[in-house]
Amino acid sequence: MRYSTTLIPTLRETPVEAKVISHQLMLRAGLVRQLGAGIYTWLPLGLRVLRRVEQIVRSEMDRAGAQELLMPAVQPAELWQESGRWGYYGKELLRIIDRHQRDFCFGPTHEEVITDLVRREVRSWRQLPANFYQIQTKFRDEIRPRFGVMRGREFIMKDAYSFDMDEAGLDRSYQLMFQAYQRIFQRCGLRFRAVEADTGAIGGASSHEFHVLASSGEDAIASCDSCGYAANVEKATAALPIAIPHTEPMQPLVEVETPGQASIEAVSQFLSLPPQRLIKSLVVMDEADHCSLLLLRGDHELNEVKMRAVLGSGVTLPAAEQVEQLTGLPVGSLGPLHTELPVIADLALRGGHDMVCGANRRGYHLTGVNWDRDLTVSQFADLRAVVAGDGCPRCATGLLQLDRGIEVGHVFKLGVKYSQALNATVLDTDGQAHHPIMGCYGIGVSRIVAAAIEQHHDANGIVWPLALAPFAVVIVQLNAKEAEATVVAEQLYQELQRRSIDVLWDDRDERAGVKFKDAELIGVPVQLVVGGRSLKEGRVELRQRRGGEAVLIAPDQAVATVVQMLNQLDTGEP
RNA sequence: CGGGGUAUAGCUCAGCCUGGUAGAGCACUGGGUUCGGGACUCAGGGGCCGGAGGUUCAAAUCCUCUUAUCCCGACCA
Repeated sequence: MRYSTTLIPTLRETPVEAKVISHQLMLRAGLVRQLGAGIYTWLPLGLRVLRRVEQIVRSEMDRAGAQELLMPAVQPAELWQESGRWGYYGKELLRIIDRHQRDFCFGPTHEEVITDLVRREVRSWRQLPANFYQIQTKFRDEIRPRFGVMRGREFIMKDAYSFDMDEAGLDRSYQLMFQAYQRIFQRCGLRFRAVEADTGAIGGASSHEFHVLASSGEDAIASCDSCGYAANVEKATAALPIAIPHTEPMQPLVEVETPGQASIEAVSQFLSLPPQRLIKSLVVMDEADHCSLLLLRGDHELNEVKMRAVLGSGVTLPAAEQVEQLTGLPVGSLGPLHTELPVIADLALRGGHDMVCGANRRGYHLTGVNWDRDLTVSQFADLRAVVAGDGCPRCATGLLQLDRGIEVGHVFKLGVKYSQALNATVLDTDGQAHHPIMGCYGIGVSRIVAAAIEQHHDANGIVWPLALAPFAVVIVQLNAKEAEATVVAEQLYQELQRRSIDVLWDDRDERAGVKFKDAELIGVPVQLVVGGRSLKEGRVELRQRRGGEAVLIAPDQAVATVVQMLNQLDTGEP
């Protein structure tokens, strides 16, 4: 492709709205432009990258035996009413009304549509297992789109749905997808980790997320430094510390004055006690405004996903002022003694003794709080967020570390939720009707583009892995008006194209500096510099975007050397 | 949805407080010089200051409403 006839609107300056590096570079390199909040146009260069990701995904899905199809983006409300999600899904579902006043939605996901298809078309166990996938535009009306295409409202996703006769079949389908995903992210040149994930509102069976490791990631993931355990922090648990029996006699329960000391930190300093000795008391509330009191060790934070797993999905943390209205006490003075609220304590508190908590009296705390003698609770539960250094829940030796990740894939055992709701049945060998057991498997195709940039960039711009690069080679012709350079550049251009190598020929009438800067910005892995002093010596320059020395070679050797270099890049050899 | 910003040329922004009819840099067009790391110079084009209403002799500037967008938080099969 010739640069002069391609729209690659690179920007010298960084648009203010872009906060993360991938968003900045996608705008600067002319990959995308924003049309509205969370809605983007893919420009020629960006689209080429997107297509690369799609092709990798497609080839691995096909290899795993999945069948590609394409479902409608717009879906009738009836299907969603049938599954119960029309009411459940909330405002994230973009609803549309047609000219006949009929309700539709723009599909955020396609469980209903695929299940409807299967219920109509699949009759016999002989047709299973089956796995259908599509690569398609989705729309989720996110509360807050951000970070460019990383969290857009309209985005491109590969979604796949497997159907099996029994659990064992689902396990096989799930494993196949799990392996396909590993191959996909490897081929994309991404550093990633598969982690156990919260199953959310759907509940039940197992689920894994695939995260690209990046400091800007929106998710935190915990992993063991010793065994293979890795989980989203929403789900991650920690080993309980080994309880050290305390031999000293219990302190007496004393009410002490703590004027104006409202936070854990303040009370800890005021009483000269480590935060671990304090009990953090949190009021939570369900939809019916019923309150409970949650207890955590002072140095621990509440994991709201775990909280909802214990108390129900509608439970929230009211604001401090609201708590004060409800209880008549400032949040800093709440405590589990002499309260009428049900009290649930985090597991990590169980080993504590001589603890400190709010006295349920403004400006006072209780010290010397001990289990059984002073305090009983209705339930112990895992409520806290793990922190780096916690013991691994799986192995005896490992410690958990925390990393940031960008979720690019999710595999999920659905079970019969949708086949049951939509009454899809398949006959088994005995002629009995069964609801097929489903799995669903998503990959954020457009998000992968952003995630790849988060991992592969430097001060000068994007450094594409070859597998995702919009072009494998860019010919940087230094002077567009230099006849000899044009002849050589054109020969190289045609020869590379003949070998099916994607090449961008920068034939623009621009200064050398501009062309170098743009070549770096757009991140094409291999640069061929044609013109100037090296051409006078009968040479062209070959260099790699990721760094290293430029090599001077004769033009008639150049293509062969490029091919060699690309092969090395392909295998990841230095 | 709650809180906080922003909206002026294609982009990044100044001007607003203290009203007097719009600017810079980059980009764009033409000329000249330059030509291997985002050139220099001369001359130009381009904005009904997001929209509506109000105050005023006069509004980019003050007031009200509205729309869009960004950030923080809650949300996320």
